Amino acid sequence: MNLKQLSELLHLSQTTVSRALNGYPEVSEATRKRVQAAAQAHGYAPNMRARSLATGRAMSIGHVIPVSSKHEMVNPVFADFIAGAGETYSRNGYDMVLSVVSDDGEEAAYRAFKMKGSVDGIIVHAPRLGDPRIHLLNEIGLPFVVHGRASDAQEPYAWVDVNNTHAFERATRFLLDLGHRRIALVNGLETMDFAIRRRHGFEAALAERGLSADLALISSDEMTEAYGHDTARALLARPDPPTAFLVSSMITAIGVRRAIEELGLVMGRDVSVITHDDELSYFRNGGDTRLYTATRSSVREAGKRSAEMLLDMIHNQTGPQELLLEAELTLGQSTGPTSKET
Amino acid sequence: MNLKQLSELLHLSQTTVSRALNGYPEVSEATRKRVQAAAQAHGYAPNMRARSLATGRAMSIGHVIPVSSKHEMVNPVFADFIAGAGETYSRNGYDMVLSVVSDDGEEAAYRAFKMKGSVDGIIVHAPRLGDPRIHLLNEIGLPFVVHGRASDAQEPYAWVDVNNTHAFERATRFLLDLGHRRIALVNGLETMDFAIRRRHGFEAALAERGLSADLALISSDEMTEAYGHDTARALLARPDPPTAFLVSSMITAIGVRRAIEELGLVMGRDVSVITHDDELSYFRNGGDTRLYTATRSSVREAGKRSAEMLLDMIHNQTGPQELLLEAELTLGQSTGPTSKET
DNA sequence: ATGAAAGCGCTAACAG
DNA sequence: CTGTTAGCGCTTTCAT
Repeated sequence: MNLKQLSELLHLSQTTVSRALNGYPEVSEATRKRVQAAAQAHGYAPNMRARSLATGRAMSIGHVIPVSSKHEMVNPVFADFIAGAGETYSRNGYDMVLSVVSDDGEEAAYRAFKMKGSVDGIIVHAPRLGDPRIHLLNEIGLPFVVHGRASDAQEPYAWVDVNNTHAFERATRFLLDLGHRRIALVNGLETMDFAIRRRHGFEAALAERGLSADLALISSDEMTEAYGHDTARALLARPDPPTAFLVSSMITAIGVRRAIEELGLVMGRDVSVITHDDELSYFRNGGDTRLYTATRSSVREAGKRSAEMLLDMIHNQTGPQELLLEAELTLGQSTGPTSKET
Repeated sequence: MNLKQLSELLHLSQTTVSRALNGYPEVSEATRKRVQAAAQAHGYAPNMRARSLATGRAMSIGHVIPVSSKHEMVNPVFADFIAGAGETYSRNGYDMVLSVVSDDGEEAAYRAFKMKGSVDGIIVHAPRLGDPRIHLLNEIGLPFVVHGRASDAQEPYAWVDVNNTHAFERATRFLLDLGHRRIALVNGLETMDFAIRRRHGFEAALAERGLSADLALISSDEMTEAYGHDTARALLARPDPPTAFLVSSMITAIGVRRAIEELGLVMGRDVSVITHDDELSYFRNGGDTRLYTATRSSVREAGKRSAEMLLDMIHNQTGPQELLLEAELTLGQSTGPTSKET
């Protein structure tokens, strides 16, 4: 059923039917009711392709997902973000278009989005330091929101980010309060913006107490499980091993934990592990192991807010906005009730 | 830059330019070269909306992601599937459209896809027993491929599935070979088709040895971590606790493992855990703990094959096809090199 | 308050 | 080989 058929059925012009359905004021309430009823009855819905062509609005938002062999971008974090954003899109009648491309095809993917006219805006994921994409998108002229930040960007851009600095500062402070003095930071690749911020937070908390970070205890790499395992093994073999690990990713923390187990050490007694990106209490243990979570719900919230910001930019032609969200943390004893620190 | 402008620039008709770009044979190689060069130079790409409207092909595939408060459909498995499918789409010039909807909005989402004309086909996720969606989609008349099966479906439909029965049969056999006799099956909700198949595989392996499943050791629920933890705690508190757990989900297995730790038991000595949906050796331990993985790469492969099948159906008007993939398993000692059993 | 007609950018008969 | 002419289904002036 299309507009023409519907209008013939009603003995009205396409124009009137269109206006009635789209809430234009100049149509009489009587006909509007009649039209709406008929549309409902016949299951009519406007063809989005045609509407897009006529209006110039694509009614969809693009996400580019780079997926390489080494770098596992398609991770749980991303899934949560998508869930948050997706709901916002649905509610506003937008579609979400995913473009999964290999590393090198990323720029082409953004350009394609523009040229093909298939999206009204774009969400940029996992910004790096000096990320070329923000310049690219400004040049392309498609509204976009970055999930995260590129600290050294030369031009203004819209972003939504979780306060990584603060989150890691608090986590470190928490470990210090427990008496830990040798804390290892198992960080993500420091080409990623968030990793740098996390390190800053870590260092800031130490500095606060007059301590300085032991470089030997700081590592940074692609956040795989093997990386966590090997790093922890190496650190625990030192004459002065760390008594606590602050780990940037859930997956990596699993590796750290495996290493600890392999050495016959007891989590929470011999060594503590705190991780980010984790709501599922993956690391809850017996004893006094502490847990720390910057929750998946935070990521989902970020997705929602990013989507809202982008739609706002598109609808109101507003300039770049910025939004810093505080991570929802949980710090405390795992055996007892956990304390929400917000 | 659009077709008209480009054609005027070249002093050719839109038709010729279109034909040249789309590889129609009736255009001379000379003009084709000229056109392609110009298109390249001016960064011309056809507007997909217009093309879709003209051809009737949307050049995109829809995925409906139901996301409820209780049921965490947006899981790692899904992310891997998307990665596999997405690459296939990209390579064929298709877009992937995600529709994130709340539980009850699922049917409406499928109908909307059809009516809005925004997709050429649909991938159906997480089929349940007696899933109403396969009938719905047949009625709607949009090509679709189901990832998984709905065993009791009354009508033919296309599907791609991993051989869950066989996978769990092998895993169970493996545990039996190790001498285990009291094996717990911590299964997913048995409204889900795959969960039923897994149980069948489990039971078949037991039957093979003249054993029958102890109903007290079989559980089935939403695959959360808490479910795994609570179930394991309860089972291990029995006078005759299981010596091994076969767990349907990575997340749930984390809970099982936590329970084991809480009781001061040693993984691999006192009790073994084997899980599905896991490639990251989450459960690799010291000692002789066994590990079993139906890998994430299998899921990704399923995504790829589903996409290929769907595109084939769309292009060649072929009827429903069926494809059963064997899961890539890894069974063995975790300390030594793991043996790939394929 | 309603309708006629033009046009969004492209493809696809149908001519030559 | 190339061009002319209709649409695809919808929105949007411009009339009435």
